Amino acid sequence: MGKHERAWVEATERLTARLANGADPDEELVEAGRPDLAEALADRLRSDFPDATAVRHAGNSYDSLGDLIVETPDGETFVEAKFVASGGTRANLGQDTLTEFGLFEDATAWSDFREEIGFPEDREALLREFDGYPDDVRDWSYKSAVYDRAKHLKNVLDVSRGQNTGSRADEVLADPDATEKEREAARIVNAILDLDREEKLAYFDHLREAEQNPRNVETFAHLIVCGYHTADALDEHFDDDLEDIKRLLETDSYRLYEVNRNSGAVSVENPSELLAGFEWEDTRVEIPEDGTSVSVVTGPPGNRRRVLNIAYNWKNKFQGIQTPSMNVFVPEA
DNA sequence: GACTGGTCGCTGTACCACCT
DNA sequence: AGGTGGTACAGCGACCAGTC
Repeated sequence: MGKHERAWVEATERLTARLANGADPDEELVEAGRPDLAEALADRLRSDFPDATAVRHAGNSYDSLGDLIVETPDGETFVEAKFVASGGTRANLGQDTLTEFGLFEDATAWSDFREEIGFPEDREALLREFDGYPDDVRDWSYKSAVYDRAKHLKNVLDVSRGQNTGSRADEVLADPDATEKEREAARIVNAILDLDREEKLAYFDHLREAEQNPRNVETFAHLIVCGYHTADALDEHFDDDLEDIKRLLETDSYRLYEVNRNSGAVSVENPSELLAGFEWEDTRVEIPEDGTSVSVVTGPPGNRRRVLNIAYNWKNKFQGIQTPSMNVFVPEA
């Protein structure tokens, strides 16, 4: 997955730039990408920016907003292109972003919290309960000792691509023909998933007790919605005066273009207009009693609105194993 | 050179509201 | 009650920079 999906997306982005410039489509890009989607987006850009002088692919540099840059005599518009089947993730953030950027005062970072409650030791104990790991799993002195063993458990369970590991474990446990080895793997996987969920709920209890910094919550929401997704991009602006940031976002000319992968339909959003639609009053992070995601909400009691949902989860392998991360979603209006 | 943590853009699916 | 369309969000592998 991963790299493979990115490759066609990038080819489609590059193709869009070529087509929007009126250049001949590059055969390699046509092969690698989705020319139909590139054409739909290029057509839309040409009609939205009739006086465009050029469309550039922003490349993979993370210091630029968006994927494509439309040049007009008045300046540049940064275009974030998303080729989506449905919904869509707005951003992925590092696991400790909310505490690092001071949305909470004196709260423990997620990574530190896990250490403090002994999550790694509990997880190791569970992984050790399985007999019969292959000889090449690494020694416990390596962090990847965990990844190797988790990978092996997934192999034993025969989890298919895209399949939820937990549901596969349940399937195995419900299958009368499953071997004792498979059952053992399923039991351990489920125990780790439970442990991880407990750990997240405990962390949310901790966050709920912490004071919040409304200015930082509001700043965070503005920058994320307007395309400043990476730690570096956030860093660059975070300490500026909030009113300056709002002015920056209004003048940024950042647009989000979504191309539906099935229909080729193109829709466009101006994120700074979305933000201008909220009453920025009593802005805070709302932390549910049960659930693994938090929300940024704003507005007076009669008109509370969700600005962002932020899910705490782990990438790679399954929950609790490899790469803790936060996924950000902008709820539909 | 091996390993790690952080970050990237994106997918799959359970669930829910709505319709018949 | 069953079907369906949309959404929330849990989850994916790859890449890369930093460290030792």
